[in-house]
Amino acid sequence: MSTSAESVVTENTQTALPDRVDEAFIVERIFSAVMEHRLAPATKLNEHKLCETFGVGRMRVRRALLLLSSQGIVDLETNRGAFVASPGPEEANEVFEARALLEPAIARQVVADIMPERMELLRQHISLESEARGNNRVTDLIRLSGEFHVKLAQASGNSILRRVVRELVTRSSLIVGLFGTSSHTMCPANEHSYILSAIERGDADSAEVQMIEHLNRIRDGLNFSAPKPQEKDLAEILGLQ
Amino acid sequence: MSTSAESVVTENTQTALPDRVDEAFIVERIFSAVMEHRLAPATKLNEHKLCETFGVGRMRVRRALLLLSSQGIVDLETNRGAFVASPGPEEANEVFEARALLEPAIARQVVADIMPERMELLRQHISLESEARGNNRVTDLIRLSGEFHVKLAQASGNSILRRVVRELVTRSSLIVGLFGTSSHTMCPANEHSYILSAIERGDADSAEVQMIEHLNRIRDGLNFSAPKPQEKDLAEILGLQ
DNA sequence: CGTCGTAATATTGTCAACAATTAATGTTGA
DNA sequence: TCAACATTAATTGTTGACAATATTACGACG
Repeated sequence: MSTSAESVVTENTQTALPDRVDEAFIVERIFSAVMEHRLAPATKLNEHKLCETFGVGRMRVRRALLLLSSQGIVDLETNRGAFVASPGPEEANEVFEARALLEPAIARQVVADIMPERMELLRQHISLESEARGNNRVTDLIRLSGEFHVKLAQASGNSILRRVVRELVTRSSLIVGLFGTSSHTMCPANEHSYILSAIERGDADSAEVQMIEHLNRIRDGLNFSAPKPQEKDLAEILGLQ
Repeated sequence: MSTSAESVVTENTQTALPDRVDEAFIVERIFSAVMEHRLAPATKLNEHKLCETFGVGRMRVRRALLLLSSQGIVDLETNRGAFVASPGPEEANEVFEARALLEPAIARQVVADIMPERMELLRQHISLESEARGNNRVTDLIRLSGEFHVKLAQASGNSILRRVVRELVTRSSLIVGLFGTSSHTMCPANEHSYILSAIERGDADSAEVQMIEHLNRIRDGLNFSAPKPQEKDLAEILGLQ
């Protein structure tokens, strides 16, 4: 995991910065960097560096950090700066409980209001996951893994639910980065497909159960007594890989 | 409905401003004012007035408005200022759909993990509602009516869920203020009590059904083709009551 | 009287400068 | 060598000033 604030953009921008970099753009980029494990828990997000990286003034950066803080992705510490959130076991439990309540209900809702073009999008998404898995593109797989859940929430047609799930999934990404055992960095293979299959055949009960089990499986892969040493990962990044 | 930014504090502060007014305090006050219908949809929230009202600088006010905007309570319009959100029918539908998905599931969750002291708090809350209803204290009743839902989410023991419900309930308050027919300004009498009774006797199915029906009843009382004329309510507040 | 154009005023957006706080580095004595 | 303290540097918090934009007021004209 990279600890560099520049990695927020430099690795993600194969495209140039837009003409107008507003808070939403910055928030989006940091969200993605967290989701993809390019920004590790507890990473210092230095204002000056972010200003340089995004080519904006402090005001914009500070507003973006405030928004990220309200979404649980960043911790703002008075007079000390902003850090990528580093959830403890308690918060991790809350996130997964909230997901366990919400996502099965969403799956059921998607069945109740099924739309073929949304199913098609989800199917394509699962193909992308398989491809990334087959090619061992780990960063892509991590991102796609989380995105499936966001896209499923999107398939409910409710932007509020999508937003909540997005936030929860991103925070889960942090949690998994901290507490995940090595074989549980992303969602297990095939499980998204089982969930989607249940939805496609209109089986709300099964969709719900599959989702619950899926989320439980992720949660079971967490080990709260042994947070991953983030420094070790840094050594890997710095050249021993 | 008052359109004065001062009403945010002057009517709500029987207590003095705290020594330190941070963004959270300002957000909280505006949240409450919206919830209690003291701030009407589309009310202009003038920065200068808010600075005077809260005794803080622009930075603080602007940060608070940004947070409120991200929560759907305030609309920020570039170069024109901040306004209390004025949801349209589409957004109203999203809010109620999200609530219909979330709150029954929460009720079921509260049954599964029941705690007597939480039930007691909810019972007391319902007593407060009855009292306010009996004394025709409308503003109190509006607030308490919404708060029941927030407290039920709180009884789930999950702060994330509580936060989401708080936001949805507050936005519902705006929606009801805009589209509610005159007899549907707050939750119908007794329905909270039925929900709680179901929870107390451990009947998750009934709790869920009662909550669904309750939310549907609120929703059915909305008339999207005839938004309330806010000026009429303002005239009432400004002296004709 | 209503409409239009212009000027004045109000308000929001932004930034540089400075204050305040924290972190990093250097020095000294045991 | 290490701990304690002093000094310097870095960083965040805040504000007033100014620019930019929108709104309001006012006068002229048909």
